Amino acid sequence: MLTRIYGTAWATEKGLEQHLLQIAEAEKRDHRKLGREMDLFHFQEEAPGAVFWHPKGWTLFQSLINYMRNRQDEAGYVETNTPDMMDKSLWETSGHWDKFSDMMFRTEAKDDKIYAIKPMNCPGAVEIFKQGLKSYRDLPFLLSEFGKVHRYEPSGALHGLMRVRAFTQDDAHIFCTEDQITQESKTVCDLILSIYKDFGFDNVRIKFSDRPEKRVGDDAIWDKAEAALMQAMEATGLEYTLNPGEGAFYGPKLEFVLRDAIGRDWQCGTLQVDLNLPGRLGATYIGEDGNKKIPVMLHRALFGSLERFTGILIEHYAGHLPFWLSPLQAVVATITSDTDEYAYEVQKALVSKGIRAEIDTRNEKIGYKIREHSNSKVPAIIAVGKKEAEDKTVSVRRIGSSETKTFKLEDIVTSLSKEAKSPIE
RNA sequence: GCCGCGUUAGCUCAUUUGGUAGAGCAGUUGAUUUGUAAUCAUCAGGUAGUCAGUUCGAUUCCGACACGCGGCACCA
Repeated sequence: MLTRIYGTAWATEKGLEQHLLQIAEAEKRDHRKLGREMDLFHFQEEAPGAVFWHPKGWTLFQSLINYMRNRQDEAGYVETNTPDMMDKSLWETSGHWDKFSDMMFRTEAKDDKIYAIKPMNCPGAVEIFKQGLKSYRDLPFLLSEFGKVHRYEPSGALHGLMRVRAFTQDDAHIFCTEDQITQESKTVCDLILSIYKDFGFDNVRIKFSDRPEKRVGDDAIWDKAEAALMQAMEATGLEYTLNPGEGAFYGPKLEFVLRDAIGRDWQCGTLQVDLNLPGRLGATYIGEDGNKKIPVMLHRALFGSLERFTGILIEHYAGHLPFWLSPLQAVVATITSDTDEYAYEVQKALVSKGIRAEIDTRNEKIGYKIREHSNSKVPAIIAVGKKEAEDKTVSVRRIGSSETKTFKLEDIVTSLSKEAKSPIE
């Protein structure tokens, strides 16, 4: 009988200790554990790889979407929404069916058609572009969509929020001319990095992936697409690594990679240059010379998968989300029931300024409440007792600190509502 | 999907060779009105993932399946 034994070896006892400590630290940051503890989401057997978002998790998710929507508005995108199911024939035309049909969910209705549940948003975007006659003056044409896509990922690949079968992309498709590829790509790179900075990610790895073995389009088109993307990459002056043969089947791509708590890398943002699908799906515009031309399509996602980005964020902050992202920003905790009335007044004042605040008037000691709300990662615990009620003040304890500071009620409302704004407001 | 491992209360875990399960926390109820990380007591909580097999008897042994964990492969 053959027996396999696994193990790790360390040069010193200290090295081993450090390793074990690191594992323990990573476990504390694990988004699957924190997701349960913070009551953000759950999974269950009936829907493997699909998220049940709880109220607090969905609040966080929506904060991310709102932020992204603002950034995209600012950058000139117009938002769209396309059907979740479309006839199989569309996916055959796009080439997805040929390469990914066994990883696509499909369904049927009473008619004889087979509908595919979308694994990507791009064909839908092309169909919107195709409506009405487009001129070169309309380019670049920036269509965004928060699209929920489904992919039958291999069972062994599923991993918490990081790898799921149903996820939401902050997707967009930029229709442009070949001459515009470099500028548009550079703009996207700058946008991604600026956004990541707002979430505390300063070290983003970028990978350049070129033509894979299984692909559509002839080599001349690939030469052109790769050269254009490479040129854009050079124009940004950013560092990147080559990832040969790892591009999409329709074009080369950039991957913006973030690292989780235990050092695993995950592709988040992406930018893909596509000289194939617009032609296959029949998109055209009228050029300066009055002739029909086929536009270039840049696929891009900034967070990538909202689910994955949320998972990375939770691990990055070890659950201590920045105030503006916290689903529950403040809890007003009473010391005795004598001050319940004032506590409600405090909570009301906070909520009226858009702060997500709850109240805890339970018959428990203040130490108990502090412990509980600290464990659930509430960024601001606001204690009110007799003293505070008399002076119209509050005693605030911030997460990660054991210090208590006293503020006038109106001052804390002002400063917290300032803190509650997203970085671009 | 592949290799290995796992699945016992809401959560974290215990149940020495097969004799149908126990704790802490959470929850209930009651008392306590409390000043910054756990007040005390009380009660309740389970077809041991599912199905099948061996056995007088299965949480325990065998098998299949589901889901999960670690890695691989995959990742539009």
